[in-house]
Amino acid sequence: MKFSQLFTKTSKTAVSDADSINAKLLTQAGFITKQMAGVYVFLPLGLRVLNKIENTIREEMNKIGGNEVLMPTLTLEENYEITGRDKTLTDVFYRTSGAGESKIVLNPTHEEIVTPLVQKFVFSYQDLPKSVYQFQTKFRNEARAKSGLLRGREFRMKDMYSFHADEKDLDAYYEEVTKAYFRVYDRLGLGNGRTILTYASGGAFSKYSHEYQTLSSIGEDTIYICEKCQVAVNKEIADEQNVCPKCGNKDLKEEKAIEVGNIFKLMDKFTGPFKFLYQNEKGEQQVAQMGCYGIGPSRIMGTIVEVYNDEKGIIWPESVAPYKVHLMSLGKEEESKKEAEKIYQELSQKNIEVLFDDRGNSSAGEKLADADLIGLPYRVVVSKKTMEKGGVEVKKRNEENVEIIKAKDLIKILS
RNA sequence: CGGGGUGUAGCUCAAUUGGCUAGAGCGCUUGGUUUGGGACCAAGAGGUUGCAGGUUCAAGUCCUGUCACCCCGACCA
Repeated sequence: MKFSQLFTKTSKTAVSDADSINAKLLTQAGFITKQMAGVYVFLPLGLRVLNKIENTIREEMNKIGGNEVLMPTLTLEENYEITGRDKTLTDVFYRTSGAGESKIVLNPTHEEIVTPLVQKFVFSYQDLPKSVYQFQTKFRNEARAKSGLLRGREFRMKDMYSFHADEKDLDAYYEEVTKAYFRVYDRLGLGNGRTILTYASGGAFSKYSHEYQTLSSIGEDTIYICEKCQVAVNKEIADEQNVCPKCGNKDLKEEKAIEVGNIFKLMDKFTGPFKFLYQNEKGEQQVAQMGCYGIGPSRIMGTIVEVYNDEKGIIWPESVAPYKVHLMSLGKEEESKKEAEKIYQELSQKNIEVLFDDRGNSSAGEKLADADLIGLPYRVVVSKKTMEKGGVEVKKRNEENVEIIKAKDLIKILS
């Protein structure tokens, strides 16, 4: 991608209503722009990041047998009357209406849609287990949207739902998902102890649910970490005597964290009301058991920026960076411009993702500052200076040192 | 949803006790000079001061209402 083709711009000043590092930097660098409180446009750079996050999650869900679907945004409120959640979710609903008297809601979650959906195809124990997921835009009328992408009113969510013959089978799959989620966070740069499996409220049907909490001072949640087990307990369920649910350790460390995932054993909470029955080996009707597993890709994007930034801008992990390489030429010399253009063509042909700052009228300082702000993993500079030294300059965004290498060795280094 | 704060150019902000044609920086346009850390000179374009009503000779400034945004709290399936 050439910089000159991007319709967005970076900004020297941050917008005044940015309330967090992620809102400030993502807006200033041209990844997102706010449309209203808690509602953002994903601009070209931001959409690439979001897509990379979603594709990473998609790959891991597919590995554990997930069926990807796309459920609707609009649903008749009567679906929620079946489970009684038309009452409990009433504050978060955005309501609208269709032709005639129909009452329609924009789905804040999809248990009431996926349960009757899977029920249409599953009749026997031989059809179980099954796992279904989607990426969807969720709508929740939050009383107070805040912290940029961390708490929006319209946001992206991967929600997966699994259906099982019995609790034992659900437990086994739940374990598999637990591991898959850790693989997701590792790949997105939120692993290595940055994200902690946290015991949280399980509702009426199981003792605990599990949250994935990424340590960050901006986080809304308070968790108590057992450093021996590398698990935590959420303050919302911790009594005065915080103990590790795994080993009984009472010496727990208090931290703030962002909830980046939540998995639940729902048991028959939804399959019951929808009468999702299957026939077992003996020909008896049984209620299917259900689990649900959520990750918010847009919130993850905000979280990554909260974790990876410095005073100059964002520092994207390679796996989610919109492009791998930020290429530019400095100075007015035609040779460096031509060389940069040539490198751009070569890298593009090798499918190395490169953002080429080809702006002719921008100063060196402006280009370098923009590269730091946007935060791609590699910066490649071509100038008279580098060409005299026989090559191009390569610098990693997360390192200070620069090195001059021969242009022909670039592909090797960047592949 | 309760309490508080703020709305002035695309962005960041000025504008004395109400007083003249609402200004500056950034960005944008044109011309020229520049080019390794957000260059410089010159000339320009850009405003229903959130919106509606009121007080006044006179309102960006005061009053009422309303909308939006931000903060604290509550809420967070």
